[in-house]
Amino acid sequence: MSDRSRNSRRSPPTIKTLADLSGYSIGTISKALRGSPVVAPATKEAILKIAEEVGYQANARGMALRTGKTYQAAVLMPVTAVSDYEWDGVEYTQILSGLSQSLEGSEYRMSVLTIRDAEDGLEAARRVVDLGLADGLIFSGILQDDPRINFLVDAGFPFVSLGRCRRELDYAHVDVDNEWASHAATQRLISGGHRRIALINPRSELCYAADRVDGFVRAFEEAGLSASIDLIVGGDLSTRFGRESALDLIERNDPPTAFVCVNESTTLGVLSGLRDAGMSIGSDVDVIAYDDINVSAYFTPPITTFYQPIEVLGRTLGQFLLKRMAGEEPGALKQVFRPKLIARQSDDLGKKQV
Amino acid sequence: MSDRSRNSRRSPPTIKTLADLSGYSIGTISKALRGSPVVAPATKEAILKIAEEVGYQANARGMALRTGKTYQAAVLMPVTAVSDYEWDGVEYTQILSGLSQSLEGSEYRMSVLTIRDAEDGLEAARRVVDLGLADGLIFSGILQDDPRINFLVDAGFPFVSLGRCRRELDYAHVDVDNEWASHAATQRLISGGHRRIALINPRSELCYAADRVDGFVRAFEEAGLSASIDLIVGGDLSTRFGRESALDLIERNDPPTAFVCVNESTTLGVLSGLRDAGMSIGSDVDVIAYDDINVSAYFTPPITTFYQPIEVLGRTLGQFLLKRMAGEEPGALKQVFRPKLIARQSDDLGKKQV
DNA sequence: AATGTCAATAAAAACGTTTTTATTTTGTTT
DNA sequence: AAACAAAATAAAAACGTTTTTATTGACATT
Repeated sequence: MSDRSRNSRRSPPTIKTLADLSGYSIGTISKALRGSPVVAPATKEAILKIAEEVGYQANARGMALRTGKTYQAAVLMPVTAVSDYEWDGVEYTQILSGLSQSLEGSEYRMSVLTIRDAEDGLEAARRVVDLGLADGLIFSGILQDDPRINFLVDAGFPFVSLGRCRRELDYAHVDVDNEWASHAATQRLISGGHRRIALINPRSELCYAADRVDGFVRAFEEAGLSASIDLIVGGDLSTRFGRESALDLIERNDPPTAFVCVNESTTLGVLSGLRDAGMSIGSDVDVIAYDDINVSAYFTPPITTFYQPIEVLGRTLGQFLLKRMAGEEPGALKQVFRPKLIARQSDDLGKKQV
Repeated sequence: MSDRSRNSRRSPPTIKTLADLSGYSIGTISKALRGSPVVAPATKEAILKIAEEVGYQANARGMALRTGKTYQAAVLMPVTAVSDYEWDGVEYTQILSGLSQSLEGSEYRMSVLTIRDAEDGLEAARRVVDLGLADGLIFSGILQDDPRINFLVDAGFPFVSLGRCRRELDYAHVDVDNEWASHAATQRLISGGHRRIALINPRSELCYAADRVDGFVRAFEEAGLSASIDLIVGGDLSTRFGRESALDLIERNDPPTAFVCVNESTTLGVLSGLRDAGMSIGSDVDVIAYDDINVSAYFTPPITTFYQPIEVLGRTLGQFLLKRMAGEEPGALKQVFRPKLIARQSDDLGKKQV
């Protein structure tokens, strides 16, 4: 009974091993393991027992070749186009974390492809589909007319986007209600007496940039005022951009008295700029930011934010993707989250509000 | 000549397709594509031409099954153990970004496994090795005696760690010279007249926590002073931890007059705490932080930091891993980076220093 | 002219599955 | 008791590669 006599000690057990051990054929083993109803209950039980004993784990490569599936969910992660390693507040870690939570129980693993922009993302998506690199796709940074969504809908490939495009297409997505949040923030400032409000926005191709503009304008319209659209700026989401925008805006003829920022990194920049311009936030200027990682509480001064934990979005993305990969139609796989207002001392509007 | 006459239009070309088209056998095709020297130059050329024409791309699953390789590099990404979605400043996005840059030209892709801690990471590492989920592994958050390193060295599995353990083992790694940076920061503050210096550290099991303590103590010793080791605190890297530590320390009998922080998120918390305690940073207290994503410049006040772009670490990790996966010994694959001092107004020590 | 060597290629086997098709066994019906 | 159906399992084929082994033909050697 040498070490390699029965089945070699070194290499992990395969279906073949189980067949030898149990006396059943490999086909029957496979069916038993997959829980096929054609195999007799007693047989299935015996096979599962042996599999358990020898610690059998299906070989992913064998399965992949046979089924054509990869058991991988791919994520397109934008590598920050911002130079000099500036913080741009895009917390992909949280997305990945939430996603992996949803994938945990399943047989799917997570692979990450880095992309530079949506166009580059289209390339990546094509590779994923053509080469079968993954069974499903997750991505964000959706444009108003997004090439990836167009391509994937057309190809019938399972995906869930973080964000919506403006075309009337049926696809699974998760999003933040940016129009609503922008409206709410702007309204807050308007009812606090502000008339000249700046909107620090992402690049205008991004769909949610437009959503925020919509909400911003609507708030003015509802108050019977004309919106300060000349104070809308768009750019990368870096702290530097926030700072430079603030410094620029404050120099203008009819400068803003309040700011609505897109996220925490730009907010930090705006605060830095206002401070250096000698403004005191909260008296001279109000800032309302969208909050990503709950850090605004520690700014100087603490900032009123609309808070939406990204991890929750990530979890939902994962749940939806699993369903899509299981063949479910996108119809019901759509969810838009409303961030929660967290009022802090950066504005004094709380008491005047409902 | 129907649509599916020659080779079905729909499914991508395989080696078989090329064999039919070229008249050579599939074995020869395979060798030609891999650049084997046994195939005649003219033959190889002809085959490559056809492959190019039909847009042949090797099927990863077929290769994987046959070779046992996955062409995947796995990354163990810690999912923040910090509750309530606090920022902990662990910029894994940057690591992934740098890593993917290095992997770009290669045939390797990147897969991400989330883990809760080093022990959980050991589980993941076992899965990767036993199930052949990847051909190489990257991870960080190294403990003084790290179970993952022990296991992988023993298993002879290719990996590169971000950080070093304290055991004398031969393994590829990339690290920041934390002892040096901590020493330099502490020395700066000492020569600025500070004697009671706080050290905001990560959890003490982490190896680099010990490194920082070492450098901290050495700076005091070299100045002939006794180190303020009672002012060393360790915890998660959240902003909240920084804030609470600062508030706690400042209340003590013999409070610190300066802070050395582990990263930007804790620094932000320390600043927040000090502000609320009524201290003015730069006059009452100095803060020196290690900088991860270059955001300290925008704090109130701007903070002096030791700056090391994480993306560069990620790139190096990738380069080393490729070499390890190609069979290279770990001997030469070790690099320790010294972060760069960026003096800002949070301390007034610049002029007194060399 | 028979033999051996080498280069080039073909053929076959293998990787570990799943799925389709074939075979055996058992039980039921007439 | 023969014929058939159903259930259970076995056998074979297939997925797309790489690698090992076999075959062919050309050429050099004796």
